[in-house]
Amino acid sequence: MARWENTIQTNQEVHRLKRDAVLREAGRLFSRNGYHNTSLDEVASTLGVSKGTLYNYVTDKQDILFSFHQMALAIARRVIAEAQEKGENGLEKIKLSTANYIREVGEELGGYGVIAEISALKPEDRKIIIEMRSEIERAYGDFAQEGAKDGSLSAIDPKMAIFTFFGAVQLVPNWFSPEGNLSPAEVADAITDILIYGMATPS
Amino acid sequence: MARWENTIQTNQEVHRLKRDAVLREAGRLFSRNGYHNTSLDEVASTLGVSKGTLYNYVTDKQDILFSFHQMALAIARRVIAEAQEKGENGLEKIKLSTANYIREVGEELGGYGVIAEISALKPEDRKIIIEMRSEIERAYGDFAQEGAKDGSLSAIDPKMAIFTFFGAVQLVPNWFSPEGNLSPAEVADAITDILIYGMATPS
Amino acid sequence: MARWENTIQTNQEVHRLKRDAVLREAGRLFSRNGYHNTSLDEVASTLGVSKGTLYNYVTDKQDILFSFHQMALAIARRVIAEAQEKGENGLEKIKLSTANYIREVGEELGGYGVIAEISALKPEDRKIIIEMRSEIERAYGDFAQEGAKDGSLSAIDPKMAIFTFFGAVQLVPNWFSPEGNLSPAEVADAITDILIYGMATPS
Amino acid sequence: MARWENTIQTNQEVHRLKRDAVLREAGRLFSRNGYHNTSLDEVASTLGVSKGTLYNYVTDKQDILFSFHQMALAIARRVIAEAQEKGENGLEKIKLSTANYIREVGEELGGYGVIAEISALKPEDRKIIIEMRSEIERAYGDFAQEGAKDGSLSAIDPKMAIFTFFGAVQLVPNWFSPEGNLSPAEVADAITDILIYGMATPS
DNA sequence: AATGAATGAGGGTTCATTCAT
DNA sequence: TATGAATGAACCCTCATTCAT
Repeated sequence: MARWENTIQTNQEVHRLKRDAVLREAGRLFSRNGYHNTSLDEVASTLGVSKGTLYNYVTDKQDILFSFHQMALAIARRVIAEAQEKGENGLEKIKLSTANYIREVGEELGGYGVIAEISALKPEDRKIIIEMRSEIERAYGDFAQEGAKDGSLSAIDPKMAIFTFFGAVQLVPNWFSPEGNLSPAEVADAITDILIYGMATPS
Repeated sequence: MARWENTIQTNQEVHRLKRDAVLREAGRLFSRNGYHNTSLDEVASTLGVSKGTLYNYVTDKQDILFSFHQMALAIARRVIAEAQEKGENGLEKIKLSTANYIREVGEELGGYGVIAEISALKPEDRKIIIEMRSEIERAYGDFAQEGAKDGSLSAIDPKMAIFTFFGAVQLVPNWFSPEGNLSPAEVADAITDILIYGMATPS
Repeated sequence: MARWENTIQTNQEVHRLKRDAVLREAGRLFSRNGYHNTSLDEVASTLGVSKGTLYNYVTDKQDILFSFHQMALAIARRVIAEAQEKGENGLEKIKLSTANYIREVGEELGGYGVIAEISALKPEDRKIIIEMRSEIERAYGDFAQEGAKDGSLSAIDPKMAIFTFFGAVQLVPNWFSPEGNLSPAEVADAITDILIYGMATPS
Repeated sequence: MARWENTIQTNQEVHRLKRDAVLREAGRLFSRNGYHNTSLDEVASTLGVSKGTLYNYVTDKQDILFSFHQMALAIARRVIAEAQEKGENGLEKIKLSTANYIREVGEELGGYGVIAEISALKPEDRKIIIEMRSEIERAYGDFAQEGAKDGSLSAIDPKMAIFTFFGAVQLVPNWFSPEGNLSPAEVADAITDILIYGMATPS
């Protein structure tokens, strides 16, 4: 019996649930072993399903990757909007968005490694992702400038601010693997703390 | 005429020089396009050399990757030893080793993306790399503890210290591409600054 | 509602009517895009029917092709028999059978391309088709000989007569596509004219 | 030993010769069994060569098909130009070009079936082929009109003239298989005769 | 009868690696 | 040492066919 049989319930949205199961499992393997070191054979057999079945729920191998990028960027947009609303100054906005992004990606995508590969995407998809990233980078750069003006942030290169936002997530999977003992929320707090306040003691 | 013909001179170490040329070119391509999206065909033709020739200087495709990991870890060991010697407290040691590591990797390896792939390594090689990493992680953790004691660093999880050291490098290639305008030294300073002092203004 | 629901009435021959609908639609697609470039998915969705349903009316994909060959050969047999009866000499018999064959295939099978693929048939089916063809070829060869004797036809190789009969149809779909403006009857006349009287002006 | 080893001679053009060998063998199989019923496995093993080797000489499976179409159209262009020069009236021009086309395709391409499949081509390639065909169709149509004017041809639809030229070839492979006993030259003569003078005796 | 999810064989393609010259 | 043709394993993807509901 295929592994997803346990979890599904009843009706017409079964298809979506199964697609999610495929994505989840693929994402887990991609995160652990890398996109290129994971064959769809492996994904299928882990799910207890035939390889051809995957294609009922997924267009492509790259489609899986693309989905994760889209999900991650959707999260990014949402946390930025929230930060824009609730953050009282530049510092708070960066803090909120960074922490929430890391936490939510960890919780919803089940890992960070999935979105590491960008050169594996189809050119068209890559273009979409890059455009979405640019949009977010701009928003984040604005936070940085705002913080510089209102005095809450030291005058940092906006480019640097960007690396913080996206980059921080890219590094996580190598050090906080699923086998690690920190929850996404804890990871988010720890990273955000360092990025905001640094490692040095306040002088 | 192969690209290396121009630069080499005479003797027996020619072999080593040619191997270096192969590594350098491969590393450049791996950094730009990713390990799996770079074929040895590409490396060979960029060097103006036949594909078979590569195998006179390299045992494997993975051997190339492994070499870079070894080089990066050699750098790490060296900068840590230096920091141990010259750094006056925990803060300084971490600062020195981090900045130097990032700078030297940028200068000597020509990029940071090369060492991103770890799951592509052969199991035996991966074991070696992981062991070397552990050794360095321990040293770095010691710096963190030392800083906590001597008051120069806020009490951070040693695990967090580690992420700083290795992780920071993993994220760089995505944001400071070869087309970027920052030198390795500038990148090193910027990143180190954020990691040490954070983005927030000192209160 | 499936497309065939509109037209059928009540009784037990519903099954045959539905099978015909499947054949007709498949034939149309095979003619337009080729047998191998037409998936049963496509046939099913064009009919507004589930893919599995097709198998209630058809044993195989090849079964569809086979049916068309059978239908075409049934037509051939009939027009030959008619020509045998009504034609007054060899010339007339060839003329009648050729024109009628082309016209009826065009009208009843809805296109000529369907019967292009013969190597896609199962060996057993192919054997049947080839045998039926031989039978018809023989009859057609007889017409040719008869015409040579009665003076109505120039002495042509019977093999050549055969190519006329079957071959002429094979070439049609490429030049008289469904989008073309010639009716099957017009096509039949034009081709028959050329084959019988040639392109040259009578000297 | 791979089958082509027998035939090649010496130097740098070996590559071209081997590519030709691949094309020839593939063409033979495509002609006999159809493009879609021939796997590259089959081509390779018939040549006594590994499947991967084929890709040293051919870009694609479709590349093979495309090559044949290009060769056939090059022949068409050449015979039309020759007919334009040497033919004394419309009749002669059509006669010459038709006969030569059929003969040369038979001799140089080794069969006619190769150029049957057009829907298997990549869209870009198909566009090229269709454009080349149009050019030739126009030239052929001109011959027909010229013949109508100078009185050598009966007034036929130019479209009909076109079907003669290309269509005649499409039908050949099914009736004059390699196992047949007619040479390309004989096939060309026979077909041309019928198309020009028809089957009927001159009245 | 109708459905459509699941299957799995089959085929095209890539590419690291080998080896005879 | 250098070459590059040949290899073959590995992988993605398609699609006719089956079957439980």
